[in-house]
Amino acid sequence: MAGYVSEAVIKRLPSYYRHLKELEREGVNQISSQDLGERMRLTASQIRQDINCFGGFGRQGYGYSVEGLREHIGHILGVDHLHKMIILGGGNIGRAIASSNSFPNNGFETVAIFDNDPKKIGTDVEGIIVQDICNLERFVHEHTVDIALLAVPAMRAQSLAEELYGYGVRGFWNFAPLDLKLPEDVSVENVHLDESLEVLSFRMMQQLCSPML
Amino acid sequence: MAGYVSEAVIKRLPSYYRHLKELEREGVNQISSQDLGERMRLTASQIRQDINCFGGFGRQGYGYSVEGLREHIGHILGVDHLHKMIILGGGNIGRAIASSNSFPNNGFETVAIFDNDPKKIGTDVEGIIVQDICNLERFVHEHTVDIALLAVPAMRAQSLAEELYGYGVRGFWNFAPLDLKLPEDVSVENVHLDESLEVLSFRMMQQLCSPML
DNA sequence: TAGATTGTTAATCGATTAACAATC
DNA sequence: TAGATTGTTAATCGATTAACAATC
Repeated sequence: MAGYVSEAVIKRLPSYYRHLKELEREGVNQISSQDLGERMRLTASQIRQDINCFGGFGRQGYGYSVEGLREHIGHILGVDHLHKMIILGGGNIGRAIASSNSFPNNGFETVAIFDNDPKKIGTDVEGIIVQDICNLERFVHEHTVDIALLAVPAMRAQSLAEELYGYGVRGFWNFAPLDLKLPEDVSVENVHLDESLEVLSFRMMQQLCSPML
Repeated sequence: MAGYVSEAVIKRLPSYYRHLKELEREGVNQISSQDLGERMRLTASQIRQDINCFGGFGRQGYGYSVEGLREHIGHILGVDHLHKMIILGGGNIGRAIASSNSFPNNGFETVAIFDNDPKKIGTDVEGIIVQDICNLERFVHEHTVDIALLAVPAMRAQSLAEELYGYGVRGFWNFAPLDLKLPEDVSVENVHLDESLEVLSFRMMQQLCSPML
């Protein structure tokens, strides 16, 4: 359906989705690009351009149906699918995501956690028992695994990702501080917390240099 | 020193910093924009443009000193400063960051954790006792607090951020799934994990539609 | 119908890439 | 000096904004 969609648009889609969910919760049925733009701090023009990457969903003289657009963008994002996720690394990040209650409701389900540390193997994270990483190959072959969350040390992430690729996994949510080198047919999304914090630090330095302009 | 720096450049700075640290670890002393570009998957031209936002740090016919450039970018990012951070919310995300061992070595130190849940207050996270949020005002007045990590439910994040702003906090690392509305003189960096996962989901949908192009 | 607001084309703006003189 | 590579200007490309005809 959608042809080429720029990275800039893709990054904005989840924000559209979130704001539309909020509007729905507030009982708003209809919204114009103008009003949605004010809410999201985007121009009305940009909102219309973005939405029209995926086809005409508004009605002239009326605006957009909040529910309709939310459903539509949810479908584009694929959150109406159930994604089965395994977590590699039973450390704090892995546990934090596994026990987050916001993902299971949104199409993402953690089906297993793996670690190689005997201290962690066998422990319980919100009802999921951390397994020995030796079981990884068998598990992936016997179950559907859409996404692998990599929350292992940087040193291990590349080889582990390659191993998972060999087992057929094609979606990687990478929390390790490195750039994975994988074939073209995988989807990777990075969460580099260290880099995020460095950007914050940079912004704070800038504020110091240009106080109250 | 640096004039206007585009958001695109800012977002790349931590990646420069990481790659230069890696090169240093590998014992590389000097690198050209060409070679650094291949490593970072950027064009040599872009690398020279980026670096020259902050002044000439290379030497014609030679390239860049790895150590010198790493130090320089570290300084630009402000990671040679010590940033004192408090964590709001003693849940899994807060605990994961607090117990991460990669931040304390890089100029960021967690000095306190606050929660309003009696079950969490008094528990120990890597030597830091979770405090009652009632103590927040006093703590911030008695200590230096550069950054507040917001790992509380979305509903509480805005009012809590405003409260912290009132106490003088100007740096916010926001993990709550909403856009904070704060005065111009604050620095905010968002980590929206739910949005990151949605982007991954979108990319996976696209791969399905255009297999092996 | 008249008013409002979209979908879409054109204009602008900014970021990336290319080119090359300066210089180590 | 000759070769290499930067710093910087110019050209290209892409994304955002503006404008307006189509239409609900």
